[in-house]
Amino acid sequence: MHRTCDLRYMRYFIAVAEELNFRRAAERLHVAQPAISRAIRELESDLDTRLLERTNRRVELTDAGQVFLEGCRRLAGDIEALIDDTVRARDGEIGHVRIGYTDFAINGALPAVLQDFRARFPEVSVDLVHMVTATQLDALRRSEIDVGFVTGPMAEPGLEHLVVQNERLVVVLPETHPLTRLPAVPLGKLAGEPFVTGQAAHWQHFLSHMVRICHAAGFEPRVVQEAYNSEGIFGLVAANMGISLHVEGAHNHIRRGVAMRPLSDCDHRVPTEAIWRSDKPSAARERFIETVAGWPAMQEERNAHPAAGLATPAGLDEHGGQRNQEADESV
Amino acid sequence: MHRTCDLRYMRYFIAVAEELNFRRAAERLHVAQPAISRAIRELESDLDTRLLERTNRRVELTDAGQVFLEGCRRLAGDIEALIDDTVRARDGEIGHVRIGYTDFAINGALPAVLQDFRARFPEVSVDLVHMVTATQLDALRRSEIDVGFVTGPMAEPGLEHLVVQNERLVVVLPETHPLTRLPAVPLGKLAGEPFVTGQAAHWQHFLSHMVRICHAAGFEPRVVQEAYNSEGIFGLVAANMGISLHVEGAHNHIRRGVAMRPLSDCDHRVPTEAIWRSDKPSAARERFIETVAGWPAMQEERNAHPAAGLATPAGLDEHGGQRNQEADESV
DNA sequence: CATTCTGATGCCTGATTGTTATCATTTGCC
DNA sequence: GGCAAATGATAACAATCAGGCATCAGAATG
Repeated sequence: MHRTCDLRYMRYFIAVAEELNFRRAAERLHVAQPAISRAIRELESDLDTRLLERTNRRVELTDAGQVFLEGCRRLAGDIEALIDDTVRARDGEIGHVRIGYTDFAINGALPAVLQDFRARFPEVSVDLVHMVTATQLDALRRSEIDVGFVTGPMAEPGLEHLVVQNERLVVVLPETHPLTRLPAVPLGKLAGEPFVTGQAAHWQHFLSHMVRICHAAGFEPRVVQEAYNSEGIFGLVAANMGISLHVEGAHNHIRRGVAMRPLSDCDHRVPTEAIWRSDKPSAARERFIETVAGWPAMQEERNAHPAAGLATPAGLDEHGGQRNQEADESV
Repeated sequence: MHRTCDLRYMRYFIAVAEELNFRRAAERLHVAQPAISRAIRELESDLDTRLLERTNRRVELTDAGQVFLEGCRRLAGDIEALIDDTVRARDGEIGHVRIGYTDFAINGALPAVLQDFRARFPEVSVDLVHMVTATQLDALRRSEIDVGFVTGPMAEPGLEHLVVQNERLVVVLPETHPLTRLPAVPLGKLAGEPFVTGQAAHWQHFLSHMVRICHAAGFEPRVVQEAYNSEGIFGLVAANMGISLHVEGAHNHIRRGVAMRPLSDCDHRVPTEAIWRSDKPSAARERFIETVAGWPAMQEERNAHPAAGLATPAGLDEHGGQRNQEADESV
C-alpha cells in the first residue's frame, strides 16, 4: 500500500506486459509464476488501478496499463542511464575541473595538456581562469579551483604539486639595443641597465627568481617600470623603456621591436608546477592530474631538444594563447 | 547486490544528500538512523561507487553522488508524474477515442458533443473517421473504432447504443419545383416523382426508412439516380435530376438551387445513435459516452423547439462540418 | 578531559518476497 | 461430450530483507 511503486515490480510488469502471459514472464524473470501474480496484484492495489485485463485465457493491457508500461520502460532506461552516468562520474569521465593558470603556463605546456585532456575526457568540462600564482594558492585553499598552474618552486603544506615545465631565462631587449649583437648575453652585462618587470605585488614568485640570479651575478636590478602582464612588459621594452628577463616560453610570443637572447652564463631554471589540494579528491581532477603527469616523457624530450620542446605541438585549436611558431635559432 | 537501485533507497539518498546529515534525514523519513546508514551503504555497494564522503563530523557529496542525486530527483519526479498519468488514464482523463460518424451525425448533434467532450477532457485525443453505418458496425466489431454514430434503429447483439438525435424527414426539391409553393408537403404528392438517393449499397439504413414511409403512403419510390453522399444528392437535386428525402439536419446545409419542405402528414423519425461494444471497456470511451449521454436534456429541448434544437450551438470551432445557421422558418 | 554530537555496527523482529502445491476455468482435441 | 493441457489465482511455508534498539568509535567543543 505504501510502497509507491517498487522498481522490481515495474520490471515484472514490463515483462508481463510484453509477454502478455504470466508464466512466460515468470520464466523470463527466473521466478515462479505466483510471484508475478502477486506483484501485479500489489502494483494494481498500490496504484488503485487495473493495469491488466485478464481472463483465464488471455491477458490484455488496459489503457492505464499501456500508459504505465510506457512510463515504466522509460524509467527503466533512465535508471540504466543514471547508473551509467554515476559510474562514469566516479571514474572521472563525467565531471568538471576548474583550472587556474599563469602567463608562463599558457605560453608553455598547458595548451597541449588541455588538448590531450579534452581528447581523452570529452565529457569533463574545463573552466580556465587566469590568475597569478599567489591568487591561485588562495583559490585552491578556498576550493575555487581544482588545479593551479603556478610559478614554483612550491612547498605548501596541504598541497601536492608536479613540475610541468622548467625553463631557462632569456633577456628581453629592444631590437636596437647593442647587446642584441651577441648571440648569448652574460648576466653581468645587465648590471646598470634599466629593468622593466611585472608588478611587484603580483609577480612576486617570478621576481624572486630574477632578483636571486642578479644578486648571484653581483648587482641589484634597477627597476624603472612595472607592467601589468607579459604583454605589457614586451610593449614597454619595444618602447625602449628598458630591458627585461623572462622565461624562454616567451619565444612563443612574436613582438615586433623586441629581441630575445639566452643567458650565456646562467643555468638557473624557473619551474611551472601543477598544484592541487591533497584532500578533497575529485575523480575528474585525478584524471586531469594523470594527464598532466603523463607529460614528463615530453619534458625529458624537451630537455634533450630545448628549442623544439617548448613550442606547443601542432594542431591546437582552442582555449586561447596557443601559438604555433617554432622557437627560432637564436635560443 | 542485485537490487539495481531500489527506489526507496533513492528517496533515502535524496534526503541524506539534502540534509547532509544522517540523523536529520532519518527523522525526516520517519525511520531510525541506522536504517539510513545501511541504505546508503547498500546503494554504494550496488553502484560500486562512493556517493557521500563522510567523516564522523561532516557529510559531503562526491562528484558521483552529485550526479546520482540529480538523477534521483529527476526519477522521483518522473515516477510521481507516471503515477499521476496512470491514474488519470484509469479515469479516462488521458487517452484516445476513435469515433465513426455519418453525414447525419456530423450535421446534427455530433459537433456540439465533440466540443463539449474536448472542453472537458482536453487530454483525450479524438480520431474522427467518416463511415457509413454498415462500415461502422464492422469497424466496431474489429475494434477499429470505439464509438460509432450511426443511423438507427440499432439492435445489434454485443453492442450498446444511445439515441443521440431523432429527426423528422424533409423533402428536398429543386428551387423551381411546383411543390415549393406549399409550406409543407404531403407525402402522397411525391408518388411518381423521380427520386435521387444515396447509393443503395451504402445508404441501406436510411433507404429502409425512406422506402417504408413511401410504402405507408401507398407508392414505391422511383429512384432515377444514386449519389455518393449528401452533397451529391443536393447537387443532383439542384440540377433538377429529381427530388429527395433527407433528415431535417440537412437544414444546416445551404445549397443554392435547392429548397426543403417538411412533410405535412408524416411523423416518422430517423434516429441517429451512438453505439459501442459492451465488452472491451475503455475509460476514455466511458467518459465520451457519458458526455453523449449528457445530451438528452438538449434532446428534450429539441423536441420542444424542433427548429432551434437541431442547429448546432454557437461557438463551434473545430472538426469539420459544423454550420452555424439556424434552421429557417419553413420547418 | 569530559561531554556531545556524529555515523557505524550487531542483533533481533517483523515485513516482504519467493517457492511449492494446488485449484478453478478455459481451450482444444478426439 | 469428455479429457488433457494451459492459464492465472490462492494458500501455506521458507528465505531474505529492512527497520528498530542498543551500543560503539571518532571528532568537535568547552
